[in-house]
Amino acid sequence: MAIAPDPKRNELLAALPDTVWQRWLPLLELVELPLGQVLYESGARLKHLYFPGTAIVSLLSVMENGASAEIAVVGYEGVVGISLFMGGESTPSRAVVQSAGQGFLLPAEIVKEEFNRAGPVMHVLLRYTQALITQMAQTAVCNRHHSLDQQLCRWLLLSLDRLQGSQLVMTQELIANMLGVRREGVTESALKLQQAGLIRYARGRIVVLDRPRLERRSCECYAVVKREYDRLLPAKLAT
Amino acid sequence: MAIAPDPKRNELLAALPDTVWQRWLPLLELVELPLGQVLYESGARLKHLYFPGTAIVSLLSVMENGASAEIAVVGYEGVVGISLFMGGESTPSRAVVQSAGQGFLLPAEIVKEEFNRAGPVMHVLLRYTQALITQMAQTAVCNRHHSLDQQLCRWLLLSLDRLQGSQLVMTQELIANMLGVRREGVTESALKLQQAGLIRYARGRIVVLDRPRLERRSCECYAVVKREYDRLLPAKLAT
DNA sequence: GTTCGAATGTTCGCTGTCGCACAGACTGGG
DNA sequence: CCCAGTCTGTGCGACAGCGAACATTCGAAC
Repeated sequence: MAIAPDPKRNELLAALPDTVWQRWLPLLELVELPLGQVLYESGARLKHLYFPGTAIVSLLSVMENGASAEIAVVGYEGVVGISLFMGGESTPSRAVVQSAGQGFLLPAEIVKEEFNRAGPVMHVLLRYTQALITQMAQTAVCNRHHSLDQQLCRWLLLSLDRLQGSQLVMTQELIANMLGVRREGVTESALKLQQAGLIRYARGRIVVLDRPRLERRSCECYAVVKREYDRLLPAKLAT
Repeated sequence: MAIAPDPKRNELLAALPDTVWQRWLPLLELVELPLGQVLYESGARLKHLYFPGTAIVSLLSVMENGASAEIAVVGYEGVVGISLFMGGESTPSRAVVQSAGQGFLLPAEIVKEEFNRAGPVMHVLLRYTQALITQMAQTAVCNRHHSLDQQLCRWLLLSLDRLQGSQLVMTQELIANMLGVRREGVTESALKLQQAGLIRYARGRIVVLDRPRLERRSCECYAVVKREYDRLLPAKLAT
């Protein structure tokens, strides 16, 4: 690993005003987030905010019978644990590491304290939350109206955007879990994509070969969400 | 109409601290919200916050081909237009009056001004937003995993909670629109419910006869959302 | 009271996904 | 180098929801 684990890798952290940055830097704890790690369980009281760096985290809604579905995905552009500053302290969903990597941890009290100053930090967190809401809303429609083929494309694109390269480490079984569908269904859809030359995969490694065509095969949901993220989350804080 | 249109009918307004209440009362504008009225369009800049009184509002995600799906429903317990204080000013969804009634309108600037004081008003609005997020997340899983039969029950219960009586004025066509399914599908499911004696309906009027059994037929999604609303939105502000 | 439109009921073939069962194929560890 | 376990591919029957076409019923307006 030649890459130093830099908190600035997370865009929200990178957008902090200098004064806050100075205050937070010594409090940020670098953590390795292995695949499958649960950051929080449904209903659990949150103790930290997680700022993903290279890692990707999935927010899942889990049902009584164990079935689940991804409601949103969070990477370096965002933060995990919004219920902390939204006031609920917990939320009926689960956060799982979907792609291993680093992340940064910030204690709950620090976050709340800064948030309640109602300054730029609050505003950027709320704007991010709104973007997240858009993603969740779009997931809902997507689950209703789009085919698995389309959804797989959307999912690959969302993940790709949050990674450095064009390779993701992820078995079809896990993708099925995220999307809330059968593994066989993912196999079938992935096969089509591979045969069309859009991706190549083997035993838990997927390489995207032709992103533009992947975007064309995806439903509009990807684009809608992307546009809203771009609109709401300018790289630099305007303040 | 013997019932006076009282702003306190809206629970968020009712929970306002006295000082804010005094300030806001003269600024609140009572509006009649007829069935089908669009409160805001996808991407439109919001000029007001809407506090439903007797009305019910649906938030819909609309796709390019015109198909849509409800992502959340808002009644007297909440407020329409959260993107206003979340900072985005607009959102890629549509708000439509699902059940006619009254509502109260508050100008955007007033809301933002009060919100930025970071006092109890901000906290209650954020807690409500988190509840709304839960509803949206649950809608996403529900769309993925549950049958139309179950979803119809969930939908009826959500609507019922936001009405006074046990009757709702709503054609099957409209319900289908909200749920993002075919009208025929709703007809079939509604028929089952009627034959089981849970509801009675005719030409756009639905009367719920046996709510407990409706709850038992519904998927867990209804209960999950209800529980979270109850947890996050105490009738009175603790501050 | 008749008429017209809105609301609801019914049918049929089709497609996508499910649930299950099982068959390769590849890989890392012994 | 072989074995075990993981990952991927395939082939069923079942079924929910779709799309389209059409029948029926009710109610309000003229």
